[in-house]
Amino acid sequence: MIRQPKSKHIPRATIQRLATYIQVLESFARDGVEVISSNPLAEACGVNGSQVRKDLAYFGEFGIRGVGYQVTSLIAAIKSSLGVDREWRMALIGVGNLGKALLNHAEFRTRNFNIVGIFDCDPFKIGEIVHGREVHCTQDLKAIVEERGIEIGIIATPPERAQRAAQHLVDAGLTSILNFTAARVKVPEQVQLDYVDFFHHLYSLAFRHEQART
Amino acid sequence: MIRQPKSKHIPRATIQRLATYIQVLESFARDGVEVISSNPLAEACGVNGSQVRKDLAYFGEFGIRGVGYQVTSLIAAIKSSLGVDREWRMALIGVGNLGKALLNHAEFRTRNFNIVGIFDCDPFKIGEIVHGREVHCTQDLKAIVEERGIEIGIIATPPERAQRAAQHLVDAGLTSILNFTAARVKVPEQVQLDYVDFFHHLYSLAFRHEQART
DNA sequence: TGCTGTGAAGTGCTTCACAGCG
DNA sequence: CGCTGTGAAGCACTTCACAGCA
Repeated sequence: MIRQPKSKHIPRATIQRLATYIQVLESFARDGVEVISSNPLAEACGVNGSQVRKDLAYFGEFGIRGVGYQVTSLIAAIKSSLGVDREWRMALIGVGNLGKALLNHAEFRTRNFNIVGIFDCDPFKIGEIVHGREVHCTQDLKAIVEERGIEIGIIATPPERAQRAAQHLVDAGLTSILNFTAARVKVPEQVQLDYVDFFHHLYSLAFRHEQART
Repeated sequence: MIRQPKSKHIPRATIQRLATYIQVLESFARDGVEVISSNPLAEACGVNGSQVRKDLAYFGEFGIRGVGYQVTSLIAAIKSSLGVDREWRMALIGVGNLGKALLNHAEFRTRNFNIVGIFDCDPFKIGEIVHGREVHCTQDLKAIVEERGIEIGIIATPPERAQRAAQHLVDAGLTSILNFTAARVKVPEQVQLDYVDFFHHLYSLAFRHEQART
């Protein structure tokens, strides 16, 4: 079930915060909290109370005036709003250190984002079994994407091969790509592309560290 | 050498883009490009030309009117502006799958962000040698941070131990922390804290994927 | 009464447009 | 003449403040 947004444009920042709200709400739920109002939730997420209410208002009215939000139903409402209340199948390109670490990462499974196809262009790796999954040749990507209902592609190759991997993913018909390499890649406009780039964060931390001295 | 910003406040977004400019400029430099003007650089980074010029203007005047920017000297200027033209030493807490993958990650070294101390609270891991470095007890953090000139802490524990790890890092006097777990942690206000959170990106991709269908 | 949902106000980043210099 | 550097305008997100409902 996908809940339709009430209004047209939703800020990218709102979507990111909704992901945070889920994390924090789940931790409240584990602690036995049943109802929470916007201010303590905002506090725990490091944002403003109105921000929380406005973010939620993009998708509907989930609260009870004078009371707050029911934790478990709010989690469900946000997940449904984002479309993460179902399985998402992903393909991984690049079975090196990084790729293997991602395959090892248990949380993908718990959050219902499953890597169901793994690919490499190194002939020595093809056919190898990594974490119970066979490494396929990148040439077979399109066929396997269609066969297994894959919707998201992950790039975990060395940086210099990232562009080629992106092209393979696009050619296989994927429109959502998460790039774990630092290399910027070009894709058609309609393809959604995100970067997980440690160095953005490290550079930013380094800068703020220096700035704090003065 | 740390270049002082011309003006007081610099947007967080600017810092993130500067990191991208470095990546892209380095790739231009590898391709033998010696001079580049703001528009093609912006194009390659997926932003507006004025944005590039304004971002750079926070730190000084690096270009030549009518010509553009010299690639190598611009790289040096940005690195110096951010304070990443020197070594940064980091401590890693949590030597599980994720922590080991980070230790394996060669790019930390090439970018001069070095993990020089690794810690875990599991007595079975303490003393073990991982990638040539001995795993220390978390209790020894403060002493080793001081001894080795560590300035940045990395959290790579299981999520439920992230808060405790953060507390150890703060107690050891660190003011810059990068959290690779999804768990939100509380730290004093003056501590700089960033999250590397895949699920933000995956949730965002999933949402945009659904949205694109309609 | 207390907290949500929301128009209005505020703030800050982005883009424009062009003066100024090489 | 071309491209940088930059004030001014535009736009988008955030915060305020309060009406409205449980």
